[in-house]
Amino acid sequence: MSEIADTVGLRKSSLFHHFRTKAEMYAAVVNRILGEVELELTRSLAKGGTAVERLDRWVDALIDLMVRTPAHSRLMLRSLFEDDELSGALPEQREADERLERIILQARNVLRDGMAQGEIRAANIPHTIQSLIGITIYHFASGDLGNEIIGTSIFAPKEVERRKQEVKAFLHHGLVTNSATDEHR
Amino acid sequence: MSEIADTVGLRKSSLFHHFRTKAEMYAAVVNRILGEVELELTRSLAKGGTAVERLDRWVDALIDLMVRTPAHSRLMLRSLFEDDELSGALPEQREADERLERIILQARNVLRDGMAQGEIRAANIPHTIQSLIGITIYHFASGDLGNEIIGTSIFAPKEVERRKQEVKAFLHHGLVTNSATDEHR
DNA sequence: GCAAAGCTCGACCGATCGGTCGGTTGGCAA
DNA sequence: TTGCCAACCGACCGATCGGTCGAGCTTTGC
Repeated sequence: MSEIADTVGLRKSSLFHHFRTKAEMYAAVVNRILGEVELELTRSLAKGGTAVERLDRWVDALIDLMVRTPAHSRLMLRSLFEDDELSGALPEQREADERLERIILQARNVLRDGMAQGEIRAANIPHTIQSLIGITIYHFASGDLGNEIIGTSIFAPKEVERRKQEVKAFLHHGLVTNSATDEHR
Repeated sequence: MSEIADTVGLRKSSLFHHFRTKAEMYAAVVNRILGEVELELTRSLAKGGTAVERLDRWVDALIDLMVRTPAHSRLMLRSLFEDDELSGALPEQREADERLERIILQARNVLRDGMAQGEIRAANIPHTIQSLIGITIYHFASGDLGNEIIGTSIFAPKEVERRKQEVKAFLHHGLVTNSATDEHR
């Protein structure tokens, strides 16, 4: 809290004038970020097109969001997999949970539509959503390890563009070349 | 440290007889876990077969590891994306880093071999590794959110089996049905 | 049988943490 | 001009944190 106060040009005790507890402040930050995410992802889907086109735009939009403020991706991942240490029924936290639920529901719908139209393979939708999260958010939250694996900064514009292409190529083609060879056994 | 001491039937001060600092203990735990991971993943690759077969076994082995002790997946993800808060040049930490490097090198080699043989599409190898980590480790570290998305416990044996199949199907086929339709523009 | 080494513990420490409180300031409405 | 209130601050607090220390107990080696 002292560090935060310093960086915003206040003293610690002043922060407690705006947020009653640290947890409330944290929830407000997460909620605000999720608000941006919901807005942008909704926009990306609203432009219409086939399910695959919408999914591609969804991925691009999510990656753009992660890149816009690198710290956000870390915070997102943390808030996703850290079971709310305080599980508190804070209103901001409840609101954030609802936002997250709506975001996931939208992704679910895109996949469902695509499968109904035959554009998307009949995969298990919840698992696919988990995979999408893992592929997009984890990558930009992977910090030092990610930079080491990739070789340059994962946030370098050129590398971000490459990530977008690789993710979409992964979604479109998988990894294995000849899809016919694996259904043996 | 008190909680750890309680769960192992000691007092806090006794822990400091075995580990000089908390950071050293943490590094030792991570190192031990990475040791198991390295061992199992190396075994999964040593059995031979085509690159795709080895990759499939690698995924199965990694998922088995995440499931064996649920807490490990959380710890793994944390240790991966948290930039070593103490960056300390602790010997255990250095050793863990080297283990991680060898694990990643092995995955890199499988992908390289598969591409050389034409079994695997010519994708960007580092990005593909990041995707593999995201798909496997994130899922089992996703805690409450994961359970909510999936609908049941992500660690339920049936659900774990489904995850293995979904991940491998993803690797083999991607998501989009007709790979020919997307190379327009 | 005895000393050394290994292990455990309670008591204690300084630092830091989240948070409180009383009081000052500045702007604005009446 | 006055009164009010949001914003801000310094001083302070109890709790907890990681860690130390010396005194006992137990095991090992010879």
